[in-house]
Amino acid sequence: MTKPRVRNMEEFSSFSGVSRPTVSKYFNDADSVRASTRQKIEKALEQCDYRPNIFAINQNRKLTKNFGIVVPYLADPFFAEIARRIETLVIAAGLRPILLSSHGDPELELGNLDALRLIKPAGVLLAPLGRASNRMALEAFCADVPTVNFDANIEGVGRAFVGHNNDQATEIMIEYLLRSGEPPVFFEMRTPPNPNANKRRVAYIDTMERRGQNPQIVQAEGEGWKIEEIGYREGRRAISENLFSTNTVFCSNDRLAIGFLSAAYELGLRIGRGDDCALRVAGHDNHPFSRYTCPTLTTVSHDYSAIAQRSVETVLKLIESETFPSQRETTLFDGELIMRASA
Amino acid sequence: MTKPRVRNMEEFSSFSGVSRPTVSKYFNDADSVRASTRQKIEKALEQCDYRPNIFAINQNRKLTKNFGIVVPYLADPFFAEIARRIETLVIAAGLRPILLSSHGDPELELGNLDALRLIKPAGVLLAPLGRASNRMALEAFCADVPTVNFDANIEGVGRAFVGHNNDQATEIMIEYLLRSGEPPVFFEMRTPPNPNANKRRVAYIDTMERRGQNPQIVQAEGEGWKIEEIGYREGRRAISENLFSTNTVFCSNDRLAIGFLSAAYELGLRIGRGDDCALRVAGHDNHPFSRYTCPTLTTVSHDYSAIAQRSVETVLKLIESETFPSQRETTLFDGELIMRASA
DNA sequence: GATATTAATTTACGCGCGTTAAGTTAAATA
DNA sequence: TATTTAACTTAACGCGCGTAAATTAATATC
Repeated sequence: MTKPRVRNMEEFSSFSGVSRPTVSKYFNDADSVRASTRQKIEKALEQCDYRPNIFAINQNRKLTKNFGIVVPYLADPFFAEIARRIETLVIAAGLRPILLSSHGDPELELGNLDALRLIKPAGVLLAPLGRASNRMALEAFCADVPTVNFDANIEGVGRAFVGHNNDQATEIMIEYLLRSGEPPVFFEMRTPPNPNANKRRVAYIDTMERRGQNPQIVQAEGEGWKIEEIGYREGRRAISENLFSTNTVFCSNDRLAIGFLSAAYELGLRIGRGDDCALRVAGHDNHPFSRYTCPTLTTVSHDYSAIAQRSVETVLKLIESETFPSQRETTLFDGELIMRASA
Repeated sequence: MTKPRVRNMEEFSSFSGVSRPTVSKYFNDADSVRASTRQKIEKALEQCDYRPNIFAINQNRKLTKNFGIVVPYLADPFFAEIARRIETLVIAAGLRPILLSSHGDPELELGNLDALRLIKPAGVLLAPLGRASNRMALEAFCADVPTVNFDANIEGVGRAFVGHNNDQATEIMIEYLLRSGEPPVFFEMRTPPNPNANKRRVAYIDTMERRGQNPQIVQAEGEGWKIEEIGYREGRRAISENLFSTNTVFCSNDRLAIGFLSAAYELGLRIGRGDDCALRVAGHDNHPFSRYTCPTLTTVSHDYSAIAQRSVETVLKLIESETFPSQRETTLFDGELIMRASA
């Protein structure tokens, strides 16, 4: 009971008793053929497990079913998590996701886009590196391929942007911190790789001033994506040098906060809301690990699923319409305060 | 100064003044043509940025330059990290890595292999889910595609296995714990998704008995890949119910330990070597986050780079030789004790 | 049951490149 | 310079499928 070898659509055609063009039609859209012939094909399919050659298909279609997902750093669980959700949605839409990480390297980012260009993707979701990105090259790519920019907004890149509302998210955290204790000092990287950080700094300053507070910023030195390490090292330094003028630290992102918590622990500082605590620490992102820090990290969550969903929807619309949108639309999703033990 | 459009190799041939077969030869191996013609081609290449159609290439070559990397769960930084290293090596070898995550789902694992089959990869590096994997299907895949199994060893899957020496690694940790304090109790999942866990349990029992110690195991309930959560919930329960007969806990892996540390912290237990500490906790894997836990986690490291390197080397050899190796070779790399603050 | 629709078939070409065979030119060797 | 050898050119076929035009067969409508 060995299944017969069917090498190509020609052979499958004669095997199934359905002409090749009809078979081809079936594989492009199973509903485009009469129910009776569809049954014939599917019965034959069970008996010989033929599958069309994907290279031949892609060569002849103007549009492939490939779908590119580019993230700046996949070893960051934040991106791994959002990529996972996007992948699932893309598969559900009948497309083939190709997940690429730039590993923090702008050259690799361009290499990834180059590789994508070769496989003529129907669409691309691009979370750029940010500051380090070659903006011109990204724009050139987006002009050729229907691309939606997500996570890190680079003006002019992609035909739409979907991301996190840093302003609102920063504000709700500051409001919470203000009404529950001393005003927060902002802890961030001096040269953050990701543009969200800049938005957050501005939002911090704005919100504090609107509340009649004096914004205070402590900046960490260090480049690149080893953010926990920077948070640890520079957090340790900042604590030792007594740079925080209040007992409340609002970290620009959770990875920085994770490093900071580690430093504080090592220095014997108790973190949390209690009277016996030396510091309150808050983060931003609701990083997958933020619920397992010690203490658990109070933070602002991204609306992961909404961002993933809307990103995918937006590209899909773009693909269907085949038109270049007259203006680049920006969609931001509000963050949600995640109350835990650290602040 | 707009570059002329060159749509295919035919056009590039006449543009460059080199015949199409020679151009084809060049793109397969730039060194296979005479230096003078190579220069002619590369000069033309600078003036028109032509690139061969990858679909047409792959359709006609028996072997593509595609290279599959399948991991069980990419949102786990451990796999993200090792995948990152493998990707880099694969690119350096002139192949195109396709990174796929099974997201903990055995059906998706099969789907990934199915997708890989379609793109006729030159080779595949497969880290299977383990217990949940459809072993028969994996074996069938490996019979068709040169595959090397890594991380989680499934007998019969792949033509070689490259992984971590769980026996040795478990032993050095136990030795350290024995000579520095009370004997370790082993904390693990009752039904771990990954076969390494079983190896570690056996190694724990063996080593303890050889040392004249009484092995003691505390098992956590719970299924799947939300390992920190299981470590937290079940760790909390185990501590509350006083299940640990000594003050030393050896967790089966770092993710479990991360959850456990979080539970211990919440219960007010001080962790570490000091006299004022209630518990010592050790992990296994040197998870990227293990150096930022509170306290930092004493663990056993995988030799990430050696495993990545040898895995890639082994597949490449397999690809070159084109022969089915007579027997499945297993290569294990020793772990290294990473002394930190938790034990 | 005759007519109008709709779907399937036959035939044929094209996609862009791998590859081979025969003939030609250039470089290397003597 | 003649000869060998290596590299190139020309010509042509094949890969597996998309797709279009013309024809034929199967359903739907009245």
